[in-house]
Amino acid sequence: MKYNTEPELTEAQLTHVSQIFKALGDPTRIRILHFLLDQEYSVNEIAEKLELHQSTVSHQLSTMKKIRLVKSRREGTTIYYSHDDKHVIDLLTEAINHACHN
Amino acid sequence: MKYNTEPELTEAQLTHVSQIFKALGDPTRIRILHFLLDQEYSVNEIAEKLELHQSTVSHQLSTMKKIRLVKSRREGTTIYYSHDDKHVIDLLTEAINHACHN
DNA sequence: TGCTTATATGCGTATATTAGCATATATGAA
DNA sequence: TTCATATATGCTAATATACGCATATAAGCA
Repeated sequence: MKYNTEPELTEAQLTHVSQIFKALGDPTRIRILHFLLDQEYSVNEIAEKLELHQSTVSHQLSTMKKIRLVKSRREGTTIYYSHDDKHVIDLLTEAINHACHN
Repeated sequence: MKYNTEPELTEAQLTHVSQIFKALGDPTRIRILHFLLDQEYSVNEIAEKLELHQSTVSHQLSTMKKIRLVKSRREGTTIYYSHDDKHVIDLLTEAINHACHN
């Protein structure tokens, strides 16, 4: 029996890759990330524009920040979020583009 | 307030993209898809090589077949699976490559 | 200090997911 | 038909997830 000659996936790779895809596997998080494509927004701006509750947005941003998909910066009482992983953004836009001509 | 000028995501795109990423967001499915990168394998071959139960493999293949990530072909009592979405394979390999030099 | 605004977070609930066991189904051979 | 092999699937328990409410925290201002 002839087996796959691809290099085996290491535990670390497997964990990392599945973590990223899992994060992208939720419509709310996709909407948020997609909204942050070109510029940063505050939590409230995101919530208003995407018609989501503030706590929902905050929870999801927290989830994405843990795995460094987004980063934040404070300005007074306002916190601005932006994406923090260009490669993940590329994966997302590629998937969206592909979903377009289907 | 200046907003994102990206085209809005349609419901259909959002559903499709999140479905794909959700499917990729599980270590077991990633291992199976990665194993199927270059050639087809039977359910048992996958189970043996990846040290998974037959039913686990079958369940996950079924999940992936529903959304056309894999396809199957019968030969006697044996069913061979292979990947069925080149673009998803590209997304996966890109993610893995990126996870390598991290 | 007290008040307001912006954000974060603990908790509970509803729902989804994973995977294993047991069993059903399908094919082929005797 | 009976048996063996390969695969699929119904059911279940354990676990994870999403998200909303209520509340905590943090910063700025009067």
